[in-house]
Amino acid sequence: MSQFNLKQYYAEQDEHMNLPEETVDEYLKRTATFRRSQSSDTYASSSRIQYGSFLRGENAIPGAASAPATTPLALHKIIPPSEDRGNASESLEPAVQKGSIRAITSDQDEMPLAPSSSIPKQSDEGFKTHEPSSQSLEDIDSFTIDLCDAQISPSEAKTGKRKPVSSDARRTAQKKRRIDLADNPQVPEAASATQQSPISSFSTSIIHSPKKARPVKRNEEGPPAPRPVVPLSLVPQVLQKHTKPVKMALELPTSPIEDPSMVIDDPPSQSPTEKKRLKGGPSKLLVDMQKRIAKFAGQQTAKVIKVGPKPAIRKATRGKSTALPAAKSAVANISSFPFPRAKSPEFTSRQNNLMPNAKPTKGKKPAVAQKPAGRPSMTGAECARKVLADAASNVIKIKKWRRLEGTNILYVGADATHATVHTEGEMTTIVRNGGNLMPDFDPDITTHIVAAENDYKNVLKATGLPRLRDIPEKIPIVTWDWVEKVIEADTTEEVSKRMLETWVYPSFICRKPLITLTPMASLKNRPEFNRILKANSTAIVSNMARGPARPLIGSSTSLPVIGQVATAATSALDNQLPSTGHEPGALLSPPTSPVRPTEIVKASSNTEIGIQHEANDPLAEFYDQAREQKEREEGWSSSDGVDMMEKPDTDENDESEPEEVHSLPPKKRGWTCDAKVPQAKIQCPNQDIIDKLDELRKIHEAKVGNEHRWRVFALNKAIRALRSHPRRIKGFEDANRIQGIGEKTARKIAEILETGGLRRIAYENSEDVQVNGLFRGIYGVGQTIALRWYLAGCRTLEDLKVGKGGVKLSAVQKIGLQFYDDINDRMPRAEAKHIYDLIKPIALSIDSQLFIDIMGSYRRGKADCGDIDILITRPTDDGSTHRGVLSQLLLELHKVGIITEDLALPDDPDDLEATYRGLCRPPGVEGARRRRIDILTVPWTSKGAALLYYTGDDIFNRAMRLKANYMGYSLNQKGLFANVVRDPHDRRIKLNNGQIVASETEEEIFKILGVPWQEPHERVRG
DNA sequence: CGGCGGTACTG
DNA sequence: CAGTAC
DNA sequence: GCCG
Repeated sequence: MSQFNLKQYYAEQDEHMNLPEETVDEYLKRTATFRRSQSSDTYASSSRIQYGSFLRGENAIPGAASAPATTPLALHKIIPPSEDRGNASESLEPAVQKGSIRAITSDQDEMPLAPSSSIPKQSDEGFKTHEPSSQSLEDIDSFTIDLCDAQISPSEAKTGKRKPVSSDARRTAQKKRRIDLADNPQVPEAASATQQSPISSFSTSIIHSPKKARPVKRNEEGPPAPRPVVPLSLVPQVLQKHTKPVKMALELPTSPIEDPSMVIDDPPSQSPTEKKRLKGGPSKLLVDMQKRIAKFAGQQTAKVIKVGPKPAIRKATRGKSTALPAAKSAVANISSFPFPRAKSPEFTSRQNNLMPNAKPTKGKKPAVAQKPAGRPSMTGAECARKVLADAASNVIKIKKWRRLEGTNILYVGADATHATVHTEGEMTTIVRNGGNLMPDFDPDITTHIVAAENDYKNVLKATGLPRLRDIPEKIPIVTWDWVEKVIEADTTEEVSKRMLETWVYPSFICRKPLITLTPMASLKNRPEFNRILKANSTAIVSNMARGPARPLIGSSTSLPVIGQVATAATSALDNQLPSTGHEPGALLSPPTSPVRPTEIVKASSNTEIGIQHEANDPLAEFYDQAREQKEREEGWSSSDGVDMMEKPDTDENDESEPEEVHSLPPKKRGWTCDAKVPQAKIQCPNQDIIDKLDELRKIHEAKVGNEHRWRVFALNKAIRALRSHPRRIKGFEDANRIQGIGEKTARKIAEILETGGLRRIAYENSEDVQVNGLFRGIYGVGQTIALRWYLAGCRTLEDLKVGKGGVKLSAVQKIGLQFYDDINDRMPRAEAKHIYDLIKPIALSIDSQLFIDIMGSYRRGKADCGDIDILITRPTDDGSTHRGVLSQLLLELHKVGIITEDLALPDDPDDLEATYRGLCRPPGVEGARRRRIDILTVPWTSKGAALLYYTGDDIFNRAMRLKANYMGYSLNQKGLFANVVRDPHDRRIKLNNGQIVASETEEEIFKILGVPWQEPHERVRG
């Protein structure tokens, strides 16, 4: 692919970016010293949760100083916090790091805010030079455009209106807006509002910080008495951190939000009605409930039957916009899932000798053949054929000493679709040394795969397999270094030895230890190999004994595996058809779907050692894809922080790597490092890159608009990929090779590598980003609202409270603001249990037949829970249902003070299926914090599906759904359905809901899907 | 070039 | 219908 | 912004 040239890249950018006056050369010089010496922790990323602590002034906002210290824009805003920092680290260290929003307002006059002046100006200039054809221009512009839109009219920025517009039209619209802006450079609201912003508001909000301490007492009836403001620094640090709520009685009020002197609880500043609503409490609920009950009273009978029609109607009216995409994507996945290890008979039958008869027929493997035909240049396979043909026709001369004789090498070039000269060169080298090139992958014949380090992407492309794991372990995947070592050897002994040392040059570190165990059959009959093998085997074995066995590939699923082997599980898959007796696949799987259950069985059983993993975990097939999908979501659900899993720490000792193997992170990938928040960071060799990308991600995250949304999506994916990349990325090519990292991101990575930073991050004013993140921490506030408030001049939570700039909060947002920290923090498991134990008897007292259970992360056994999910249903065998129970329960819970605020009431509380969201706390515990609680009811018939669904985890759910889809079912929180008929024109559209097959119990669903039963705590895949 | 999950509640 | 949460 |  294209070489990366930083200077050129900058030059391009300069045309469009209104960068500080500095030439590229100057910039490069300036950043030259920057390099990697810039420790990554300076740029530690901040999650949204941390804004809370930022508010508290507890810790610096990591990432606040996203700009390199040299960037004029951001830097001079940063003022080291002084006395108000409750942190133990009183030293002034990284002033930049400690920078905070607070400082921003102090300097407003000379530091115009992004939207008010600098950006509009920039975009104005951008417009003059704007050419739609310039990709990079578009990138840069998009940073500013949305902001401009929003400034002019936030409502105009609504994405929905733009969506249908063609991109050309959109550009025109953008231009127009920019013209408007240029003509009329008004940003009145924001500017003036900003000016009004008193400096003090920042410091106040920092000084009083939630969670630092709590009101001495919260009186439920009537407003609490005002409390004195206590500077944060006076609050003992100990109390600030791991204080359990129950023990908090004596803590001081510090939260500006919870501080009674603040607006929300402050009687004078709020209208009585408003206040009443905020206080929540039974009266309001009662009114609401009664209203709703009344509203639905007459419809209940009709409602019961609504099951199918409701969604259908929605879909019909909404058209494609909502409901559809998911279904389609599932379908797409099915049809594009390459059939594992499909064979081309031609290759299977061929012997593993040279094949100078060249030009095998076009019989590509299905997966490869599926790719769009008619590529201009040579594919890897074609290139291989050409080289083979050249060898056959003596264009390439084969050396006398064929050091690679006996090997069948699948060479994977950097680009599977366009073989480069380089590729051809190396292929030629292989052939010249007597190696046999495999144009196509055949698991039975191929002895080696040569691929660049971690070039996951192309290896999968070349093999046509869905996952690395599908490549039999007996086939080592090595880097080119291996080939070189072998062909450089100058004795037969040496050749043989090096030939076996494939583990020294692994392309994928995770496969390494297993590789040499089963030397390629084709080599076994060469005596020298046997000799050496014997000599080596002890070493290998002992080596392996010292090191923990690694999971095969990517999938980090080494959780306790539940019985059953492939055959059993998959036969279940074959035989346990729904009780309806239909064969769902026949009806449902798209005609294009190459995957049938039986084929899966065959596929996995014809590998010798491999797949063992899968054998034990029938869902293994689906995890990777499920994970993929999850990544997509991360773009939306703003970083929930690391969902640390308390999982079996499988690797106790790691000191065992042989030294030749490049110094690699001894850990297996992923989770181990995620588990411990404090020390985790430094593990990843590319952490600095990740941090930078993460900053960029946050910038995008803070902006409104679809483009940003998808960039966030992509960046998330890239970051994830990077995180599990075991080695240091060396450059553009290196990066671009990784699945999920494309041209653009690779360029950015290259820039980071070369300069230590990203100009874009430095350039973007981060204030809006910071504030945006802060605001989005409020329950009920998303990007749009956050931006709107920002543009109204709000910068702190306190600004919001006083309604600065005329902002108005919805009832839910007020609650979200009031309990900012409570809602954002997780609770200890014990607290969830405590609350649940209070609720359960109350529910049972309403109806002793109720089934009630707690789901979510609690049910999975996590040590801390973000919220409490309670499921309620009731068996119907006695002719009665749980109808009405929810209303009653809620009233009751309000009455006893467990539920304190409502966030969302069910549409129809007496529907058998209803959802309630609110806040709760253990009553009578002083200083107890509010916790998020969701209570949902489902019809008895959906119990299993609901449990399954709401227990998760995400990845596990997706895997289940995926498998269900493969089998022709459809699984959702309501049940497992068969015979779903889809619109032939648009398979996303379900024409009916199918027949419910199972859902009363989880076991049932597991069974039908052929998944061995797993306890909730075993369903942790993330 | 089109896709990127699907749904319910709020205002 | 847009915005948000799960 | 990446992928098929």
